[in-house]
Amino acid sequence: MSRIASVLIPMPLPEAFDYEEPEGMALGLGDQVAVPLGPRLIRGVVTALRDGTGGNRPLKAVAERLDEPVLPPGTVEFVQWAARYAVDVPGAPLAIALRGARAPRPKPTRVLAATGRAPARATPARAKVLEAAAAGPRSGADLARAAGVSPGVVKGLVDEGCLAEQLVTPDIRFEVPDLGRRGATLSASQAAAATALSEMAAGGRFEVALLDGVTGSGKTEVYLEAAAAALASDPQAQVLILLPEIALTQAVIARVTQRFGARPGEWHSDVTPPARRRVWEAVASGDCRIVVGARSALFLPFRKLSLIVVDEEHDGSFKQEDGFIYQGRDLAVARGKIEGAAVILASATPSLESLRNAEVGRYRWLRLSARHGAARLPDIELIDLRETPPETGRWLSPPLVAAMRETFARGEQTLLFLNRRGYAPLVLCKACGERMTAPDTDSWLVEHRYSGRLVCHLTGFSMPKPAACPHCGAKDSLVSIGPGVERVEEEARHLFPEARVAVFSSDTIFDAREARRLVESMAEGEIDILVATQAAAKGHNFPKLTLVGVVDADLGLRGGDLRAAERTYQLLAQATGRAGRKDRPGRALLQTYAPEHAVMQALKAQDRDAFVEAEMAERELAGLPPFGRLAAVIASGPDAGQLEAFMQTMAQAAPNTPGVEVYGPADAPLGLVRGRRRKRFLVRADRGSISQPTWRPGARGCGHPGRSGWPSTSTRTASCSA
DNA sequence: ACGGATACGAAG
DNA sequence: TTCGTATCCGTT
Repeated sequence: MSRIASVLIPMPLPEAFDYEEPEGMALGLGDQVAVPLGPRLIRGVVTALRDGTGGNRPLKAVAERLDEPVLPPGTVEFVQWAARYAVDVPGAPLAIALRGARAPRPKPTRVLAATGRAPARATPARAKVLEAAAAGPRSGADLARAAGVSPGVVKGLVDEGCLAEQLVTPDIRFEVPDLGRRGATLSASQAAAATALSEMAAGGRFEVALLDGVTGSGKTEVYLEAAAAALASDPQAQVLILLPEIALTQAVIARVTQRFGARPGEWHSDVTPPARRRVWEAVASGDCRIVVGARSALFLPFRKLSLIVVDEEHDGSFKQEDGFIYQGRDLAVARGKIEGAAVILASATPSLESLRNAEVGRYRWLRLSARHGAARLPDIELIDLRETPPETGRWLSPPLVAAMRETFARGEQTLLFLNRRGYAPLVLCKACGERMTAPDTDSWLVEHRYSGRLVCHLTGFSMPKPAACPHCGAKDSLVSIGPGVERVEEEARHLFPEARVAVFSSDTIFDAREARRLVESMAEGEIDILVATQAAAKGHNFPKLTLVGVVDADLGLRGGDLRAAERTYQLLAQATGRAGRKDRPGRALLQTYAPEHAVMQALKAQDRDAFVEAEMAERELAGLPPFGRLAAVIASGPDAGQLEAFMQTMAQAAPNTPGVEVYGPADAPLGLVRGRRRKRFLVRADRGSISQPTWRPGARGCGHPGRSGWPSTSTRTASCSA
């Protein structure tokens, strides 16, 4: 009896395609295969096997079973589950899961080794090279650098046969975690949490815990103990630690390396393709037992995943908003369930979703209240900008400047936090009032003084700052409105000419190495005043930092986003939490025009629970997440009229049942991007009132009929929440 | 009438 | 995703 193999292909196809299994190929589930699709051969994964033939419709045959790692059943199931969850084709998550499988393997490197032959003419430079080569083989450039000579000397020795080329395969094995090592010394509350989590992690079944501890309470040490317990429970067990941003992975990799004496696998978009291939294969074989990575690490082919840690679980960066859309934190829980693994969600300011799950007992709730060691939480004060405003054209108010002065005089550090890149968020013409915007886009151009350009942060468009207004032609009429980090830096330098001032933002820090250098020099006390966007507000430890000034605490509250207050609270609690670790008391000053706002009052009183309670009550009343569901549907198209008609039809297609409401359509927050109009509507639904939609073959996006006179409009769910 | 650009549907 | 085909558009 011949068999039919369902093969999932990493492409936007509606379902797995059926192929005939050739005689004797003996396929198994999860096998990687090459199959013919149209005129070419492509890679796919076997997701089902059944007896039978194509019958009336003859099937093409599987071309080859690839000599590649098999996708474990949990990974295949997860890919299929994720597609349903995201209302997308299964090929989309499969493409993510296979990203490491298709990368090139690490190439053997060419190195030079001494052959033992003496050079005909021995010169001091040659002697130095041979001496350096005696220490072991290395690349020619390396050898020249070590010996302090030009590459020509090395080449001469190769030509004479004193050095010979060898090919060395890089060591692809991962170091084995040393479970005999002792962890950090834990406080009583840390130890209690660590014990509970360790039991859970070693239990071999699905369970979720919320590790809820103030900044500086030592959550990392606690979850590393759980990781140790998971690894010890089974010699095959694997642990995944997820972080919201690449910048944070380095610190955690260092901690893991220290704790287990073995470098973990590293997974994020900046990892080079060969390194990716190495991690992917080692995760599949079980050789790599600890992975530290960004959200896409969830799609790795774990053999025996026992514990998933989602660190900073509240962080918005766990949401993937383009391509395959998903919330990494939610998928982590789903993967844990599929794998029978424990899941730890860790945060100082958990999302309301996770807090709700903890409240109702779906998640185990472990709280760490005290800061570790002698450190205490900073004093937080509000500066009412209506009473003590900065001078016109300045952004630092007199009380903040006074605090900076005291801090600087004591030889301690200040962090000025402003979540705004560049010099000024808006440039306008004082002659005609024209605001500089990107062509065909509704967003202001941000002035960057370092590069001397006006930049659209949305589309990437940039242009040199014009000398005259492009609208009315007036000369020298363009003025910079509002502050960005560069402008605050300028002000800080002006106020404290003798201080060492630095800026940390994605425009000044281009790669992980540079970020690390800046973080180190801050930690070493080589910087007095650091002006930073949120890139620096997360996760770092600066022992001499005792003052945090929030330049514009109200920034995130503007605009009517559901989570504006929650996000502002989280961000500012993180930022102010940077002040005063170790034994130095810290202070945080928040500049605000709305000191009476619930978020500001909660921050000042350091009363997260009161804030959460108030916010929860509001959400419950309105039936918003985590009590109800909310989805935004955004569509864009070149023609406003057609788009409006299309969105009306879409919005009316929502089920007309109690507990479901549609708001809109209306112009999306950015009504025009790259010449395309954007419209949006919101759907709110009570939990359980509608079931999860599924992707239907033949539909595009959210049920857009393929061909019935619709405009060429792209549709996609932009954001969804529980 | 023709070629190039572009949009769309099929792929098992 | 990639490919082949139909269609549109401006030029010859």
